[in-house]
Amino acid sequence: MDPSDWRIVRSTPLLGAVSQEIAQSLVGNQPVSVYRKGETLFRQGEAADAFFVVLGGWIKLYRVTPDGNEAVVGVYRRGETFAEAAMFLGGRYPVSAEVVTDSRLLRVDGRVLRRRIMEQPELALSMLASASYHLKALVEQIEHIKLLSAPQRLADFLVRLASAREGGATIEMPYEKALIANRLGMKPESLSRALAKLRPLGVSVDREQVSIVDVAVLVQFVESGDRGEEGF
Amino acid sequence: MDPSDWRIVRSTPLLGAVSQEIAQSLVGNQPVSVYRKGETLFRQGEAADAFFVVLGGWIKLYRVTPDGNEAVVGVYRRGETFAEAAMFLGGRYPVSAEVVTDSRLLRVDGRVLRRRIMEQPELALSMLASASYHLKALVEQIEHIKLLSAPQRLADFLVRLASAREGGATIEMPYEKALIANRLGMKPESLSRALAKLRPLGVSVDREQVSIVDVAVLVQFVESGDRGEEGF
DNA sequence: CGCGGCGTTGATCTCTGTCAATACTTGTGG
DNA sequence: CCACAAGTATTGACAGAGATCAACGCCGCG
Repeated sequence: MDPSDWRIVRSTPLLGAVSQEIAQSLVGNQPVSVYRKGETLFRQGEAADAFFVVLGGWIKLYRVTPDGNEAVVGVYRRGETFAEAAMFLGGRYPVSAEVVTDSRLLRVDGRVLRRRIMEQPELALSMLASASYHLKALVEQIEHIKLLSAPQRLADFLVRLASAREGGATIEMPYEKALIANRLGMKPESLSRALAKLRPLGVSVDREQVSIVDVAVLVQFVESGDRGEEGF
Repeated sequence: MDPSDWRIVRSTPLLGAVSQEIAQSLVGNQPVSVYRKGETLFRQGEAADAFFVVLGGWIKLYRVTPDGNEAVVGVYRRGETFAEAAMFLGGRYPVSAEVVTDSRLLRVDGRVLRRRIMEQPELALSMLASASYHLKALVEQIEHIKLLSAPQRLADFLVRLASAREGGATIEMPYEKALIANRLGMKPESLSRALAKLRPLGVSVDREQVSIVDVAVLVQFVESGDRGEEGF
């Protein structure tokens, strides 16, 4: 783990809020693991004995139903942690995790973590903050699926990627369209059509590159209850 | 708080796993609060200074959009706790809470809780388990909205109420249909129709009473990908 | 060059939301 | 005790969003 990796670690809500020593003792001498696209980190129902810090790449968490369909419930990237809380729920992962682009991860052992929590209650507060963060993300996702149309969910997704609320932006689709579609609760075909519907709002696509004339227009589109009939 | 209330408190994942003294110190001398249907406990964005234990009645947690629509993200009942984790995320509730039937609650102060966590790491582990539990519930909800049809979601809801996986059951709709519908991500009209579609599968409704001939049939219906065209 | 994966586009169908009309339930006041 | 009003649930007709099925274009790769 080089200094820039360490900076990423310290930028996470979980490992950034605790003291240098605690963070060091949890991840300090862990080797960085490199995974290739398609690899499975763990499956739902397996014993949860570790959580992960993403140093680079993208990881998806998903659930599979008895008949084989899958629902993506989260996609994580550099600077995020996942599966921290799973270790406390009967010790089983409630979801499966798969690497969707070549990735670099830190794997943090659960037993060490538990021991540290008993010794250092401040770490528990960080863990709780982290769990709250995930809780909030899930709540927002439910809100979006229930109340927003497919084009609105896509617009919201783009706004978040642009990490700005106004002005122009050019962003790159971070992973496959099929995965974005699932993450947003729609089919790939619907994603294409949603993208087409955003064109009148100043969104143009060329391969992976998406240009947005004015992000504020998209923000407005997401927040207005209407379905954008006056935009062209 | 009488002995039966205390039994409920000790049946929660959060306060049941810690020592008698810790539980006692958190909720022991709290008065039981009584709320009437329609009262608001807190609104999203407010400072989160307490969490709640439900002794009786039903509470809904929901998000409201700028244009006034609401999405219910959870409904809690006797023996459940809610909003425990909110106090650790910038100290703001990410949702609003409203009493949907007359209820009896315990309100646990956040400052006391934080102090106890620092003193008693085992409490921290219980908090984390509790947060994990909520996390899992939300993940399942997302899975259901994304992958199941309205009748399937209703069937799943009924199965959970019946708290059995096979045999017959008679259950009572716990709160208004409109709330059930929102909770399941549909409109009240769709709920009526979903109920009608379950009739061939052995579900009959009379007022609040729902009778199920064989719960296993509903379980099967939820788990099969198909939309139930062979059920009568 | 041909193949395979991925994305787009088109035609069609199904489900759910919307709007409106109609019971049913409950509470109120004459 | 009954008439009436208000809130709640059901039913019907219709429209729209998104899924499905199928065809095609694009691009990278052997």
